[in-house]
Amino acid sequence: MGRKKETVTIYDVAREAGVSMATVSRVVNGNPNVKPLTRKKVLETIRRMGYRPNAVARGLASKRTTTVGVVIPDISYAFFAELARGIEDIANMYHYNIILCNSDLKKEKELQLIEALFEKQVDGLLFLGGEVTDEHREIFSGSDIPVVLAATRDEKEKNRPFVTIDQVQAAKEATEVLIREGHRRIGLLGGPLTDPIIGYPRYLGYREALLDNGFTLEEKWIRLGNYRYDSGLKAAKELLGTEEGPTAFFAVNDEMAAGALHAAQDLGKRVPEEISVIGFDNIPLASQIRPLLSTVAVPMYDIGAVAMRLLTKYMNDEPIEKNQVVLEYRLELRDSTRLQGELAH
Amino acid sequence: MGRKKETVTIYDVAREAGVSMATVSRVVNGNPNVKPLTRKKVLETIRRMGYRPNAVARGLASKRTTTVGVVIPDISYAFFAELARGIEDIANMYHYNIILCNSDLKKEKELQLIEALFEKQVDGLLFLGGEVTDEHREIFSGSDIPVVLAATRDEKEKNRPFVTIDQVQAAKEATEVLIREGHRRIGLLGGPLTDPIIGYPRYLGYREALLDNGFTLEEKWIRLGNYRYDSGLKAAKELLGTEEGPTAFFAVNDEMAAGALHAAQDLGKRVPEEISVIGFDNIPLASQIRPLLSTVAVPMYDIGAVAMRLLTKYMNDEPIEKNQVVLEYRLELRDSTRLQGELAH
DNA sequence: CTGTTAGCGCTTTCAA
DNA sequence: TTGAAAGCGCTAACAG
Repeated sequence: MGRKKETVTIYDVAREAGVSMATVSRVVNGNPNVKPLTRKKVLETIRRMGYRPNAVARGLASKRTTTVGVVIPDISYAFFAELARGIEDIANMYHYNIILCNSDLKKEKELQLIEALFEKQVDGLLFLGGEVTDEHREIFSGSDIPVVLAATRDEKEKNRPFVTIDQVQAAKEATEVLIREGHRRIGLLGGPLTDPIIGYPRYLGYREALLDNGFTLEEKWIRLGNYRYDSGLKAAKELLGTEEGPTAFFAVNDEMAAGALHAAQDLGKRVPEEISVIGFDNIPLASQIRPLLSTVAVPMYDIGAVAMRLLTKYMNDEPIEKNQVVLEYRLELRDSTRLQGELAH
Repeated sequence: MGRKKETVTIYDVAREAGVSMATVSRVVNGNPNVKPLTRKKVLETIRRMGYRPNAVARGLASKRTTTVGVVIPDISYAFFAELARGIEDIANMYHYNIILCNSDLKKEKELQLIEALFEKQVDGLLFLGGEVTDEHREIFSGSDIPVVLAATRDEKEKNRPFVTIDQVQAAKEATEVLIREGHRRIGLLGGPLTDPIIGYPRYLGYREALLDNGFTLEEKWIRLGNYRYDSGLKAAKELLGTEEGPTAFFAVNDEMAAGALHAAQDLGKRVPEEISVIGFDNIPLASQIRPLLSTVAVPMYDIGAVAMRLLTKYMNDEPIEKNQVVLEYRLELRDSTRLQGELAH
């Protein structure tokens, strides 16, 4: 009593069943080269002895662990949680498990995590959001483990596989919705411009929309936040309180957009009659507030799923026709803009 | 070119540094019994050769993988995402990685996942939400791997470690808020009564509140949903449309509560003047809608963190003073009830 | 269809 | 403080 359970190994099963380890290994791995009767016998003693294959030993011998590493900024963000779900579903479908790591977008942590994942001999790595620096590239290229980027891309190493959407174009189109509505004073609720994944490209799209349509970029209508609801709320309140405040907001994500929407309401302005708001991502929150938030619908689940599927191809040496995929987005115009309906991209 | 990168092993390092494998192993593992000069020399050649320890081999030899399995219903639910964050943070702090698996609360999938995790030789397992059946117990007890439950408990096996809150009591108190406001017709937006973790206990709390306060349980004011916003919205609309509809709702989670709140608003009823709503969990959504949602604040992050910490104690054979912990919750009364302020439990 | 035999890369006594 | 050697449990040729 109290002592460790005896672990039964493939060798024990072999002895009991009166066959060799190799044969047991074959039936465990579904190798067809086993006489049905032998298979039956082995299966029976496996069941009887409660044998459970040791995946670590298998991993060492076969050099495949059937687990993939996933480095993600923060699983508690709806956006990434949904992405992770897409990843895990496909991983599961192909019999992989995922080791999930939150990086908080900190470079040092990312590097350390990637290193740890490589030590654990993951068969592949999915790297989400966060800038790919030379140090990342160095680790990536120092090993044969396939790496695919999801919801981001490497601006420098041009052939690194990725799955994402066209952030700039989407941001531009979202801003243009506001322009088409007749707004002339359009505020930006942005993220850090140092964020090459969200903050910067979506800012670029906003900028392009204004300039292409004959507007000038007004610093005073731009506020950079941290993607959270509160930062959108606060920034919008400030802007709305100024003399010549914006009459519409493009927020680079839905949380901040929701904050802006409520800021307007809290100040007694009606949305969308007086103030229009458009967000980005289409997380559940967008359809859980009133008025319903107009937004750019990003296929979050699909980004994760497609990226994972691509990774499986690398891991199994399947032919790869396209290793960089740009998924489509939609403009989902609900009730926080006067323009409404679903606009195909 | 194109051929596999040569993997450098501990043996290569030993040869190059002119020491034995054992010595290299010692410095890699921080064993103090190494002469400083030797350590320096080894470290140097490790760096020079780009040696990366193989955690799989280490795992096989040492029988510790420093990874723990996490079986969770659905990471895309805000509630579980937040819990997962708590888990991962603490895991990371103790140098463990987590293998994250979504079970969708399906028993068969749970069992298969647990089995796979055990095969992968995880050092411990965190099992979240979902009923613990005899089949679960059989797998759990068939191995020495420590298992702790989070956000749930085992009603039958009385000494299985867990970390959760008192669901029944919390639900009761939430319902009593509505009673104290003077409501006599209180609707329940519940989950499946077959869910022993959320649906059933929170229903029990609602029931107790009514009966203890001299009310009768009215079937017609009870609607069972699937925890999602839409199901709360739909159920509340139906109830509000009936002759003698409820004037207040207790929803067993915030998403459904938000749905109810909007249902009331969509029907032109004011919250909380005409209709009160109280939710459960305190996910971010609760403070991202108007009016702000009153709710039971569940320490989601802490449940995950404490459960993981408890698990580390098991994995490291630390003394355990308390292996079943019931965390405190708070009533966070915001603007969807007339009673307001933060009520300590 | 089945068995034999090397490892996989590392930890861990046990001696020295 | 260091080294030698025996595994950890399994896969993968190879031989038959």
